[in-house]
Amino acid sequence: MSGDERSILEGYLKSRGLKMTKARDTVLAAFLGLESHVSADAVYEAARLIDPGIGQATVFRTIKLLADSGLAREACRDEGARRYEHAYNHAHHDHLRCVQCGAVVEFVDPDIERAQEAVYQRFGFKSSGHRLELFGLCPQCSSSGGQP
Amino acid sequence: MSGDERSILEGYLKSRGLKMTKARDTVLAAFLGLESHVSADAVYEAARLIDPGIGQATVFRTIKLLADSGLAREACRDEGARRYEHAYNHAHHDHLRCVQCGAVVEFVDPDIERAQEAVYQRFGFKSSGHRLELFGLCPQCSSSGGQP
DNA sequence: AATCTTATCGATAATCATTATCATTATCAT
DNA sequence: ATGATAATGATAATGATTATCGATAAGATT
Repeated sequence: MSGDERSILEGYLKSRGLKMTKARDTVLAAFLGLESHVSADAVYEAARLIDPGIGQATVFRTIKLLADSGLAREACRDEGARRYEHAYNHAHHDHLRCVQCGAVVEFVDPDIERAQEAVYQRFGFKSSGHRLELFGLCPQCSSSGGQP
Repeated sequence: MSGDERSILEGYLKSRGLKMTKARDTVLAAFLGLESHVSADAVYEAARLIDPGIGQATVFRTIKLLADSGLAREACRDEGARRYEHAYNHAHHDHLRCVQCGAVVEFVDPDIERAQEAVYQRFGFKSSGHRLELFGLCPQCSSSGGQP
């Protein structure tokens, strides 16, 4: 897991005539050090711990590069800020979110995936990805009456 | 279909001690006169045709009321502005969007719905809704090579 | 119908996440 | 090392939405 991500980013940059820089290395490290579903702002905070002088715009720009290179993916865009999650060595999955406490469960359901493929075929579309979010009450919140 | 929506809105407002106003009537009429997946700005434009003096803030506020009263629902929140669709007499459905031309197909798939219920059970969640968007290339765009 | 309370109005400023601008600096192929 | 060019960080700008506020209108009460 060591420098794989770095190599991927370097390869992506090189293939487009872009440059690997200290700032991009910082943002990558910050992002890799965080867990799933981080906002650009959270990455910015983490990056400033590594390099206090880094600019916010650079973080936004670099996150976009991470997404383009396949290292990050947009997880959701619900409340205000976008959130990103690791995409390398982190297989596709969908999200189940508790509307009360915000807990997020990641899951993959073969039946859903299969049924989605059938929908693509039904309408003659070529699949290029999907976003599924299930909302509900988690066991804890529903046992505590829903209104804590 | 006549004044049902108006009655619903009135009932909702009354139940909360809120008032039915000319402006809210205007926004409701504007929204009902538009087809699916409208932005707040589109509703604002339509409302100004009915009452040129209406304020943008009022449109935003009223759309929120429409959503709370069950007349509108947030369809997606992808590119910048939120989009709303009719929720009254307009059953639940999911969206299949062409990433090339933006065409949107609304569909309902019983298999997907059923499989989602199974996921809720698997994790002990109580269902309260979901959002599913499938992305892909529509038949026209994929036959024209994908890059028009 | 007159009145009184209170929600709502429209205009405008404020907010928040994200992008664009731009002069300076760093990267990297040569 | 050096030169072409991409990247940086600070800051302004954008776009959607929300908050503020004095003036107004809704609707219950008299």
